Amino acid sequence: MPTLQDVAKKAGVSTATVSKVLSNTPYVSEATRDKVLDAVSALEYRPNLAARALSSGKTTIVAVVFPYIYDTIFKDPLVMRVLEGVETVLTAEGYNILLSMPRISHIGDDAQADEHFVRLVQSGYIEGLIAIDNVEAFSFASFAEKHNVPAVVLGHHMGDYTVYSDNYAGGKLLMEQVLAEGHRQIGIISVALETNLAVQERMRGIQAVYQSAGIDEPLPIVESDFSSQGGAKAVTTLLAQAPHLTAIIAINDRMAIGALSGLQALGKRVPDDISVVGYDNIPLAGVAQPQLTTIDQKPVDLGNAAATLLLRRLQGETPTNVVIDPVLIKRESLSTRR
Amino acid sequence: MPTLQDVAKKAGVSTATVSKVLSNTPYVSEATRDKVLDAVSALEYRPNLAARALSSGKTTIVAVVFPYIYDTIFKDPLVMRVLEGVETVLTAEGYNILLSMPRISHIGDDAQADEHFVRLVQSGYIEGLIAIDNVEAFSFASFAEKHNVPAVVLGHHMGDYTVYSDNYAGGKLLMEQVLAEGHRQIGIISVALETNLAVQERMRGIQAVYQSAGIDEPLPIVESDFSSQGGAKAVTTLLAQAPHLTAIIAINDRMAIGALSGLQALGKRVPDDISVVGYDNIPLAGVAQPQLTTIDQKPVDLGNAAATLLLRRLQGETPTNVVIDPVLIKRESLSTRR
DNA sequence: ATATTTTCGTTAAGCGATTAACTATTGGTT
DNA sequence: AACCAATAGTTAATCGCTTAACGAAAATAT
Repeated sequence: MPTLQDVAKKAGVSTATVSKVLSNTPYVSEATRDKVLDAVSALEYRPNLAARALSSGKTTIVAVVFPYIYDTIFKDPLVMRVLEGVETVLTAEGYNILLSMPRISHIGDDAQADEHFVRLVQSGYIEGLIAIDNVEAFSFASFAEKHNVPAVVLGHHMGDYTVYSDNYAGGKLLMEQVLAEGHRQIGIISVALETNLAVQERMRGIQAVYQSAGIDEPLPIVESDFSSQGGAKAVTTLLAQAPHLTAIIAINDRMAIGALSGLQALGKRVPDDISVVGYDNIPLAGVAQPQLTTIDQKPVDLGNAAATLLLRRLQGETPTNVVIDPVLIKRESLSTRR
Repeated sequence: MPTLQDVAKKAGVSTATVSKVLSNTPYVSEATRDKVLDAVSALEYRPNLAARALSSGKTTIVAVVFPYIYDTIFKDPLVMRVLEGVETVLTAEGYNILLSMPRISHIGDDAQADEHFVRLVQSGYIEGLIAIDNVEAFSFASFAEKHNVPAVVLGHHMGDYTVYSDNYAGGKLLMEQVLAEGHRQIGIISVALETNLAVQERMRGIQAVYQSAGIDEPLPIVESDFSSQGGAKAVTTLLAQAPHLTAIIAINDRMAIGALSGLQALGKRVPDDISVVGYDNIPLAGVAQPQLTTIDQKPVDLGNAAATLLLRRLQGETPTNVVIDPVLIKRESLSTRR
């Protein structure tokens, strides 16, 4: 492969001049610029990035980090959409994405990354880092910052440079819509709150709107696990507790879809007998029977925003956090209560 | 950040010695080895990968390439599982994954990658390349090879170093099982064959088994598009053509799931009135109503194999192609015909 | 006409590793 | 005692690029 040297020789100038032409430094005459560019394309020269990185400190590599959790990340379509958003922005600016999935060990209270990740951060290879979607993300980001690698956290509110979805607003949106459709007997399928900040926020939003609606009865809530099986189980418990519900809000789509089959098993028709709404707008939500009314977190926008935020940091700015507003996706599973 | 120099100074040896210790070169005494290692951990030294890359040519970066196709890749759970398999093997060996999604322009007959990809390949940054799952993958791989970057193609049969699923065997498996359950009136929902080598193979397998079963009627086949809507439409056409079918083989799960709702709309119960099988074992297949009998391509194994193949090439071996056998996943949607 | 900028290009010193070539020491053979 | 091989460590060149420092020439100002 040709080097800068080769180009310089061919163009009859010094390597410094070639370098200046390629980096658009001023004070190069049209004539020599052309000579150089001709040589570049004649030789099909491309810069050696390792050399450039060593010499300039700019690697054009950004690490995108999600903690390795066997079952979650790779099956989570949301993560992929986020990645899509990140990728678009970064490659448009000439950056490359290095995928990092640190294995986690919990030491004391804080998450600790594996040696591979530590090496990566301290290797000088990565110019910046985007940590996605998990509580651990925060500690990865702050570890990176500690070693002078600018980082952005995507997914929750901790730390300085973050991008996240407004889950509180999403919760409100959901309950507002259910109320607007005339429902007054509403039940919630949720998960244990400690686990998940996002879910806590959603619940706060839901509760806030319910409270201000002036309904006497307390809101029935059943907690189960994240899966669709969890949703199916929960719906049985919930209806045993409050048989006259006309609408169920599930805290995520997987549980909502579980609820759908749970209700079918109980002989209830959705949405004729009872309405169901979810949260996340996973692909499955659009093809479920009936199609699920839900909240879309705008994952691609989240990814875009995170990448943009990082790029601005890399250019020396100090941008502020970004909050992305979720939107309601109206489909069949929520019907009007006469 | 500390450099080799710093470590050498602290340990009271030359940089060459430090380098030897870190690369496990023989002829270093226990005593100095210990001194060096002590200095390394005292300073928390990690090698600068850019410098190492420049000097040794080894970057520990492998590019994983899938063509950028807005709608396909990021929504394809299979791709993610494959990536999972690739990631596990690669990071276990200390390699990093660089995600590349070249934009494609078709010039003449062959796919051409964008400048970003070309630069990447010629940048010296990547030691090897795994191209995934699309017809274009082949040309990316051969482009890389042309520039001395060892490449592996994952997903079809073209070229020298490839890993792929035996779709012919998968097709056979499916038809064999349907026949074994006693079905004789069988219909196929497929897609236009030109598009997709994998689908062609599946169809060949299906046909081969059907032919040798000695059934007189020709196999009714309807072609539609890949989506679940496509499946729903196809099932109507198919039943209009051949009303007495007892089983339908859809060429992928999305279409199978479309077929499921199409059949429901036609008032047919699955699997009591008619059986349905799919192909791919997407996550949705496990939660569909009824749960779908299908073929699993073992995407994680595919990823593992591709990564392993590449690593062996990087070690100078010349491994042969790998074929992964698909497996049948028996679930509810296929029932026995008495 | 002289002094001062501005423009254009070169020289050469790094960046932080790896590694071939070399020297020095030790130990084993005969 | 002389010779050779194996062991232990050093020196210095090299990878391909960037960039500070410098100098010459051209343009502008005084």
